[in-house]
Amino acid sequence: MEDGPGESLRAVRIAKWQAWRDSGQDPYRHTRFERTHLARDITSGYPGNDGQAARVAGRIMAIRGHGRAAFLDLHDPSGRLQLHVTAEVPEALALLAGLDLGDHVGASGTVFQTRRGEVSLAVGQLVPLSKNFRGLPDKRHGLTDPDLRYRQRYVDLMTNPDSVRTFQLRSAAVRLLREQLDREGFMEVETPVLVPIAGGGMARPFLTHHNALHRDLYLRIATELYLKRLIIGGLERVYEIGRVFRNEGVDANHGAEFTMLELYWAYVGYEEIMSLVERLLAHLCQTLTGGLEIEVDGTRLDFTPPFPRVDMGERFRERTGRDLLDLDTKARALDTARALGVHLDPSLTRTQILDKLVSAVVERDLVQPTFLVHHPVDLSPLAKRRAADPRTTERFELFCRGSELANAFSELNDPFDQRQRFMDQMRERAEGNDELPELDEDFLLALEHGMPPTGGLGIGVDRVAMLLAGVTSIRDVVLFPMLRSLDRDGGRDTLV
RNA sequence: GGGCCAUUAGCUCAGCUGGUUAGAGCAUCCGCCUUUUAAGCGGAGUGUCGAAGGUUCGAAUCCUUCAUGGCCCA
Repeated sequence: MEDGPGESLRAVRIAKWQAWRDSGQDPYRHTRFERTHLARDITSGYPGNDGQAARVAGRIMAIRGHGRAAFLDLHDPSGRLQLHVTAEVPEALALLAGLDLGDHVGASGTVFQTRRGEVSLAVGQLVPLSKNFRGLPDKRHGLTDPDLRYRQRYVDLMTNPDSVRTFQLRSAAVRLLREQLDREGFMEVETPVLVPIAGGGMARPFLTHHNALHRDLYLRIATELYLKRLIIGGLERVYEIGRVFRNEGVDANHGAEFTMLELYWAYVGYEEIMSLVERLLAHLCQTLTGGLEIEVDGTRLDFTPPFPRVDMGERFRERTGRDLLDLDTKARALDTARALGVHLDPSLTRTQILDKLVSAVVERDLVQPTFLVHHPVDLSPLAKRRAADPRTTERFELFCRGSELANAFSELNDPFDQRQRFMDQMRERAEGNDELPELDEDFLLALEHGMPPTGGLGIGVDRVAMLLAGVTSIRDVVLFPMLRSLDRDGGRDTLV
């Protein structure tokens, strides 16, 4: 370790550690500490447990010295417990000299209440279990610098209870999703992360290489095409909660890797999937926040089913006076973009332009949870056409705060139509849309074995967690978000 | 990709239109204190003012470039 700011604190604490070791109290020799109570057990058990023995363990977060005695705040996952060390236990008092904020200790003693009424533990034995050589951030403000919170998430977690709560909430949300899907008869599966073709969505993939097989592989951008193969195989209700990877820019709503729930359900269409989405989100919301309304950044969001439905074509016409389905050439699409004042790169393909138009004109204004339905077939290469208008699809996306939460459709199961759609994509790929996958012949082979009518769904788990936690950056619901390197010659995007 | 803002002690932050030796609280160190709890009392400032250039008699402060982060736009 080079010299630098903080080195003196570190040196002092190393010396204290050395002193402990010299007196036979090396914290690192312990392999276990038997804990009989969590902090909350003791405080909530009072006065019934007055005078009883207890063993607790945790991190020291405050020390209030009183000459030949001291009060310590010990934090464990349940909360805070005050320890009282006095001269009546000289061994414990002696250890105090080397004790610093952030150290782990185990303590045994008896429960009592102080004059000021705080339920505490009168320490009979104090056992150092680890040393913090780096200190803690400000005890009142914690760590607030976003960069530091992400780079040193462990410090954020040990000092900011809100941060812990957010990640507990995320964990609970994922657990509830699993429980509910299991109840509804779904089977959880795992499909490949390393894939020869990154299909099932529109995104540039990450490329990697398999040395033994001498071939390049992609990281998946979606689980869709593998899950449909399982439907074909007869697993009629499957889902996967897994990480997908998209090689594009990162901002408050996008990470390079994110968690997606995808599910496929044989013999139902997008209407049933829509009500499933309503059930799932309402259940999460009710269970985790105690109601169906969430406040995010000053806006009240109402998750009471049914969510409103907005027809994409109709809304586009209302907003622009033009028919989305008439934009059947790139020239017309560009012309419309110009007329609406939407700035975009003229080298984009027609469907990319349509996508940007819809995003700017329709999606951005959907604040309350809203189903946007009936996307053009050109934007939905894996969705089934509507009988009423074959240029549109049985598809919906759920939007909230202008951001996509879910995407679902009646899955295209006609292998010949699917082949045609893939061929159209190949043509567009040749025109420069590098977000489109190669033609997936292996998937078409599977489809030709027969896929029943099926409803499919993808939900962005990170974004759901953001809403439930009431935060506005995806980095606040990802434990270790990707950051730029701090290297001096920086600018390279690397993991820290 | 464009715009705006931020970066000062381990943490949270002040530091005015350039002017002596850069400050506060917490943390840290030394001394005192046996029921405190933002414990208290007395003492100590621990710093490459994000980095590199530039302007100036003089730069944390002004200019340029870069880095990292945040917000907005694309």
